[in-house]
Amino acid sequence: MKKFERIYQDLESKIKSGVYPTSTLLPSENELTKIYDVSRGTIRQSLNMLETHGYINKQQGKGNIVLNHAAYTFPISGIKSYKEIADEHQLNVETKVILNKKIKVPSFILDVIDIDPDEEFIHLIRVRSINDMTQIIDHDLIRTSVIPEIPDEAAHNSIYEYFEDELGLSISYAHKEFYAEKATELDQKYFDITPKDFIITVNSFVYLNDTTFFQYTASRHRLETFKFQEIARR
Amino acid sequence: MKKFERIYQDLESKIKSGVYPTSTLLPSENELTKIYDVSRGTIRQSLNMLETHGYINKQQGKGNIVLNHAAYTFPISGIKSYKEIADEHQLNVETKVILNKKIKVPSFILDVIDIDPDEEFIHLIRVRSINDMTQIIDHDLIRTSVIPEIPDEAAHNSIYEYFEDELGLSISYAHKEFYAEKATELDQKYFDITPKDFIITVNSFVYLNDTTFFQYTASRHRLETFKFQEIARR
DNA sequence: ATAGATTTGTCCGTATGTATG
DNA sequence: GCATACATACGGACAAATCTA
Repeated sequence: MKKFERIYQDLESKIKSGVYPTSTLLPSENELTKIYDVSRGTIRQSLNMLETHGYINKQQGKGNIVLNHAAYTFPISGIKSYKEIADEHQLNVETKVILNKKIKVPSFILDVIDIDPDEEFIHLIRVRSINDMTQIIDHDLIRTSVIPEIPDEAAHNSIYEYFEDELGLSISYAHKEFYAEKATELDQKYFDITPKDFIITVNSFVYLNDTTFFQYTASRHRLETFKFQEIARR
Repeated sequence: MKKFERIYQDLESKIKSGVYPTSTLLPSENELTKIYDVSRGTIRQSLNMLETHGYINKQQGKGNIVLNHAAYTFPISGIKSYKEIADEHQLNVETKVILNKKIKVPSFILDVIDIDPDEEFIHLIRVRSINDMTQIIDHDLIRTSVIPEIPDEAAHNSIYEYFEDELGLSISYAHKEFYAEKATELDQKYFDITPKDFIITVNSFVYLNDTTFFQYTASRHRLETFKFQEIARR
């Protein structure tokens, strides 16, 4: 592992465990270079990571103040799969695969992405529930030229694990948007709501490291349980 | 202005104007050091900014690929005021101040932030509309120990401009969350909706540079027009 | 398949600028 | 005014990934 990553993790664990308590200053960058025996640039790289993850606030001339926000946040921001989030929070979740078949490219994807209009996609629909209550309906549209097939087992667990560990793909970034929308028939059926009700849909275009588009996801959430948190910087 | 900021802006404008077209590579870091006559570290700082703003994708061994996503995004992410966003998109908006008075600290703030329970807050309610249709109802709760008063004129324009330009405060970060919620009577009145309808509320705890909490904001949006976009990285 | 060139990533050391107390 | 702390910038070295001949 890289030095700045090791130092980041060490500082993170020390903040979490209270070695560096909230609203106190971290040791100065100069002191940290001595503690970890690295250059100041490396320390600063670790500190920048701590800042973007919401652990500290940097102030020129003063120091790096430990914040307590990171503990509270439930990071849906960034690309994380449902399974990763569920694992982190030890939720007991169930996934039911209700569709896994090949289709033509939907036109709304052709509008945005420049690909062969005859290319096939996999359409995957999965229903996620906690304590027998449906919380999320995931629609995935996946390029067969990148991922030829989704084994049922992978669909039941994590397709990201399948992409990354089995196929060796490296996911880079996603263009994500979300908004409220009227419930479709499928929403009504699984969320047990009426056609007049709304749901929140989180739609992502997901790209690989080499910038090839390979997946579109629409995660449909009940209004009552949807929540998004982040730390915004000016 | 700092060198890396100038270079960032120059590269940004060249990407936007098509000098560096989408899906081509930027000049290598080495070439850029010659073009701008700065060190490689400075160039890399500019490139990192371009990446976080979604203009490029970096790939070790290959180069920096120009993306076309940044053009589309409507960045509500980050701390931006309604007026800043409206100005950027040249929307014709109206703001009506319907409340501006002092109150005791609401208990839900005391639950989260450690402040004097007798401190007064300013409660500001503003209704934002576009083409005579109410789009947002903003509730602001502001610490009087930091900001003693909000002049009506500032409330009509931008309170952030007032904070930063008039009072010289520097806003640093916000802890933000949003979710759907049943409409209150005020929502019903201004959005012209029923008690059974939902709205989306974006709630922020906003902090100054020195980490003092100074403002809580709840922005209530119509379901139909709310939208949030971001670029997420793995 | 391999070697070499190119490009980005990491790390070091140093110097100077700027904000804070 | 002075010491301290973070911010910016420079230049150099080597590692890791990518591409090409």
